[in-house]
Amino acid sequence: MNTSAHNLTIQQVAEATGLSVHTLRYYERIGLIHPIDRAQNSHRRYSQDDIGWIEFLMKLRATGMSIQDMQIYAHLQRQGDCSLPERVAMLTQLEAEVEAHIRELQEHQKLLRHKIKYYGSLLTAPEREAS
Amino acid sequence: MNTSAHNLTIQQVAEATGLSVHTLRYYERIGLIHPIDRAQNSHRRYSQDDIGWIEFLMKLRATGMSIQDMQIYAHLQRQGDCSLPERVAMLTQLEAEVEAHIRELQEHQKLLRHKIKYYGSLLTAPEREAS
DNA sequence: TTACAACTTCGAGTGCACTCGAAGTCAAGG
DNA sequence: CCTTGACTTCGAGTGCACTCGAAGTTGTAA
Repeated sequence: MNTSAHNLTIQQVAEATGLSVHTLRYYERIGLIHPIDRAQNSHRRYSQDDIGWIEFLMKLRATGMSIQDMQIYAHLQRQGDCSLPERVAMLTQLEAEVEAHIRELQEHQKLLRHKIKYYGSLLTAPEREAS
Repeated sequence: MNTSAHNLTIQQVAEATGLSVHTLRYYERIGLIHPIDRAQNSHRRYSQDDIGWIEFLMKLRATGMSIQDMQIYAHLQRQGDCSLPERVAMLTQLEAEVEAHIRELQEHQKLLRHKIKYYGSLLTAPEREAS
């Protein structure tokens, strides 16, 4: 089973993922993405596996992981199975940070809702102001 | 009732809020904070109300609001009650974004937990690898 | 009186994560 | 043959949100 057919141009990957072609080349340059296979004309050809990896990277970014930590993670990934413990450690750490971040956002959301409600009440029954 | 006693130096506010003195002056410079009252020696003296406002600003930042939007909000606040509708609109918009962000984080958290569990299982019962 | 710390303004510098522009190659279409 | 357009590399530029350093003033303590 060949899960790595090389069929997509950088343009197509940009459209599929929402990253710009600039960002795709940038990610490769800094080692977030392994050197992508090339067609005879030296153009990049992305496999489905490549897309999967890029989408995973985007999720890491969206959780707030820094580019630097993603570089470390990508490097570990390339080491193969022997790096599993470190990767699990990184993901576990990240998961905890995401959990904390969610809780913080929920707190702030409460305040926003409270303020919206209060300000709203001032609008319908006017003439006063405080916090 | 005077809720605006002027008693805190910039240093004390920095310690109380966790912002740096640089950032406090920066926020004032760009209009996020109104011009703080001064002691005779021209040193800033922050009131409890000022602290309250700064803490609110920090919460807006933590939800992801940009400095630019915070400038707009601060400006509206200074207009007084007549700006309430706009402020409610901004807060409502922000609340929706926070809601969406929380959901996104929860999705990514699910994936992280899944990966951690799967990689963990590889560690105890070794020799295989996939997604 | 002299040292020191904390404050002041101002403009410049930093780090991050892109984002872009220049200059060149190459293949297909008219 | 010539144009068009998608690709290539490389280094430089951008925008955001701080962050810092220099140079000066002031108030207290030894």
